[in-house]
Amino acid sequence: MAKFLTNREENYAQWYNDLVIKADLAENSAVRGCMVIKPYGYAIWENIQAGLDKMFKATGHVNAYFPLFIPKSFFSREASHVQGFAKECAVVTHYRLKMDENGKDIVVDKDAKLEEELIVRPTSETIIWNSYKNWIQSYRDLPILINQWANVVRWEMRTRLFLRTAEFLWQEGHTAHATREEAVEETKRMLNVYADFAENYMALPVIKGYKSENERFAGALDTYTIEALMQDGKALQGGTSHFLGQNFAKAFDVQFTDKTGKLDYVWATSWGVSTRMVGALIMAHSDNNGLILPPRLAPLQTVIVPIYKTTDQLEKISEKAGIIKADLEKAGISVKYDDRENYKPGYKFAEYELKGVPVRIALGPRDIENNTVEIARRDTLQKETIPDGGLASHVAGLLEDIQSNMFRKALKFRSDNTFYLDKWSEFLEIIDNQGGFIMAHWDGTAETEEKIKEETKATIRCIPFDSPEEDGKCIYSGRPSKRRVLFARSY
RNA sequence: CGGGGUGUGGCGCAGUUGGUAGCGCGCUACGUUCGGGACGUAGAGGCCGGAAGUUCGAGUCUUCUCACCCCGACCA
Repeated sequence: MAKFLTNREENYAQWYNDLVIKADLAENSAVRGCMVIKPYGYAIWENIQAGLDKMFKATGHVNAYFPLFIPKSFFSREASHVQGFAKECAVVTHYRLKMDENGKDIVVDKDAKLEEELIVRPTSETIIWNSYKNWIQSYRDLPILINQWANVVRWEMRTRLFLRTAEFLWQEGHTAHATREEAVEETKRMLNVYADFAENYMALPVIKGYKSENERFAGALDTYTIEALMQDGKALQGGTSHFLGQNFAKAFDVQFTDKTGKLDYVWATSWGVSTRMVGALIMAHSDNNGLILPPRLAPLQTVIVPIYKTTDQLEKISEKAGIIKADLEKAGISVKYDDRENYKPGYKFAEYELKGVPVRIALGPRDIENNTVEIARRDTLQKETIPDGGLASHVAGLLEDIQSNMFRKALKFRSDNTFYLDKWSEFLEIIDNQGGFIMAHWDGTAETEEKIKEETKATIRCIPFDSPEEDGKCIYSGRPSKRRVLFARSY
């Protein structure tokens, strides 16, 4: 089985790379650090988009689109923001090409230098707040609740398909509010949306919390995050929501008149998730046979594979498969009948396992005779032969069961790999030998955080919202601490 | 940007002391197969990453160059 995949236990990173390529999700492109998202991978992203978009709309947001290019001067308005992104910005300096003197090569036309360089957006706060300035005069113009689906560019040194690429797709919400409280509430609301989405669609349990100052978004007063645990014991940040205070309003001079006639700066939030979610989905659930996709995000939920010797048999099977397909589709389940003649059933079984299709139905002469089907679930690889009556509701139930089973399994993995530690020696031992989440006391200082990072490569993933107050001593410095924070090595 | 590695049919690789390229998979056609990655037969497909050099002769040796991958520093 799975002779085409690197074994997950032997080389997790290679297993991941193999899986992305072999399952036909994406590939590296001719442009360094940029990936081609192939149709099957893109279909997963489209499902992520559809699910999130619905949730954004349900919480009062609307979509809009802002430019890819940002004038350099905009970018530099907010000091900490520039600092955070300066090292990874692509810059457009010219707007024309020409033939060189030999007439052989295309070269940049030096005469076509831009007056002001344009930054390819690594995120859009600045260009958006420059627009908001013109949209907001009164408290009656607030709140503004806008989301945009876009690509952004961050010039990364080292890239990995979906997890870190120079260009990636994401959504970024940018909201403007009259009060601090309202903006904070929005920041939390959207983090909760992300957490709901991760748990209910991706079957991925997440820890919600605050980022430490070191890990905070450049320009934010507070960053909230959802953190998930991957099967190799490393953490992955699934989505972030930022309370931006009045930083961008001040940088772009966005003031409004409140109910009492007083001028004040607008309060802001921003929040985003990216195609990195696809990477999380893969790493959280899949196995040595290939992808395991949660039914709610799987591009294809069910596949029917015919098994036959004669064309006579095939005819009967196809007829029945057609009926089953129609039934399932009526129940809102996506189905493909794979009647390709050039592949044997065994090949198809392996292929759909590699691609993570949640449910497989096999239909052979025996089934026709007995009015049964063989039904197999991807998450547990269990097979059973059942009567073909009421198949649609059976499959619907099975898909739901797979969805919740995947979540339960991921949750169990996380609790099995979450450690409440109080001794530094144990911290070192766990982080080096098995990874996972470590809940430990921290003295709250950036110095200690930095030291721990240097010595272990583990960082504070977040200060969980729900971690209870308890008196303790910092696991590194021994100084007093009021609550545990979440440490892990991360992607 | 440091350290390591790899560039040879679509993919994965082999290629000896230099003698003019081969294997597996895939692909095409036909036939037999079909309840866990089938088999046979016959085909198609490569100026060996690029440039310069050494040589009668370079996939192989020398120099330069480009690209990609892996490991580090930076990041979602």
